[in-house]
Amino acid sequence: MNRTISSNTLAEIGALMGDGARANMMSALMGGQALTASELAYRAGVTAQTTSGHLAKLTEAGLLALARQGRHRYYRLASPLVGRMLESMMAVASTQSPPRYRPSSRIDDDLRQARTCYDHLAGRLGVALADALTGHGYVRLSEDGGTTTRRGEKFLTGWGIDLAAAAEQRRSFCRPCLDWSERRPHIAGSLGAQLADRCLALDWVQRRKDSRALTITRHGLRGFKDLLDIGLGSA
Amino acid sequence: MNRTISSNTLAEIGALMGDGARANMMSALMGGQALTASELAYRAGVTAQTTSGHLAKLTEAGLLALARQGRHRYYRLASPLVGRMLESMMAVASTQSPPRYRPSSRIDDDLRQARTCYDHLAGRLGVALADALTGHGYVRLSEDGGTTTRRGEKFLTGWGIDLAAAAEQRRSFCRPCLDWSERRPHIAGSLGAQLADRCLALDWVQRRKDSRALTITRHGLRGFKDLLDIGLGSA
DNA sequence: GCAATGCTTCGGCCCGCACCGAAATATTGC
DNA sequence: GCAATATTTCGGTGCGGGCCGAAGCATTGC
Repeated sequence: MNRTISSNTLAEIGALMGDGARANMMSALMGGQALTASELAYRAGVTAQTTSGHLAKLTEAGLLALARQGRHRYYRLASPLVGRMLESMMAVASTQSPPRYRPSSRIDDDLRQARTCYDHLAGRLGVALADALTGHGYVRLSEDGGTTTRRGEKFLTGWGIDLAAAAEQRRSFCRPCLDWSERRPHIAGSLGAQLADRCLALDWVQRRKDSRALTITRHGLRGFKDLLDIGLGSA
Repeated sequence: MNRTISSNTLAEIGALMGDGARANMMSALMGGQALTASELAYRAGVTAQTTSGHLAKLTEAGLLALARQGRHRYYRLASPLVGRMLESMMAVASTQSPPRYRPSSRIDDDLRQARTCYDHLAGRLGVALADALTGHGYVRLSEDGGTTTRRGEKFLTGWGIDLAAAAEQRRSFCRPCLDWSERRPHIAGSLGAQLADRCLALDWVQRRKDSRALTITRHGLRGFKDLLDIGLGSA
């Protein structure tokens, strides 16, 4: 078996993601922040020594990058490419075999409401934001890309988004990212990252300690409503 | 372990791709054609009964679609989303840990020269085509999207590409796809598919029986040279 | 220095699953 | 119907790898 080089390494990547503990770690790191080995151990629900082995494999394979800081070791996704791969795997995972049983939990509900996806907003909030921006004619999204309109540039700049900075990065400016929970696109790319940053800076959403889920503040509820007429009931 | 829903299924997808035989099958199906169970067994290098089990799992998970035809069962990727996932996994696989030993084989060389990637052209040919089209100012590629220029539309239409048909499909018109062998982008999306179709129709490239590799005809060598000044030495 | 914390290495257990041989079940062509 | 081809089901084997306990570094703070 293993007749071609390419599929060998494809299988290796698959095997790395194919373990529950490792998948949980990668998923946690899609929050965009660097996490320590102990935090990842807790998230994955395995002991520190097991985690150590997993992280060594993931780092060795080039999926994670390591930054030592004192007695802590901070792990993060090695590149946006890895984040993109995780996005696409989760997109496929969420569309597969709909008839199967899907228990939903509290933690899951919170993730569905609002969360970070690598470096941008996802969940109902992320999708609602994308819908509002396209609905108002500020942004146009196609299946694989997107642009801001003239009016959109004005609007976004007025809201404190630095479009020039976003545009000059080497990464994509604006692209859709399939939301695994909503099964509809939200906004990724440097514009997506800027939108998330702005919402965090305005304290409209807050990061949580142990999860990729985001808390939408009272402040934020009003802000999204006033600015873009986004209603985020309780849901 | 397995504390969140999302990573559970992420792990399931990973585990499916994490087996060498299954990865080889999926990789073979990235050629864009439907293949029978026996053909996939041969490609994966395992017996028919083992293959049967693998295909059942992949189909059950929604990664493959099945079409019965007489006593044959034709399998193909269930959706473009799956193809995109495979692309991104191979892109990550090809950029990981460069220092490691990479034996190169004949079959591998052929794949590197020219092959199909789901439904468009890849390998040195695919990248050279993308380079030529952008170099002549016919196409503009950003990191996550692309467009044709006015001059490009004229050129492509003149070459027999039906741009209107390509544009009206629901899928993306033009986007870069990271080539795992060249580590540089080639052209995907409906434009990419049309380019591949055109090259096949003109008999500039031919499909092979047992591989995703493509043969560039004598005819094609001249055509690529004359039309776009693409040199495809022996390499 | 010493204790505490963070992380890794070692050793051994054990489960899951990929694999194949053999046999059963389609489907086609004659 | 019969033989040939295509595919699946069943049963049993064997190995890879995930897991944890215990012990071993490394770093910080006192």
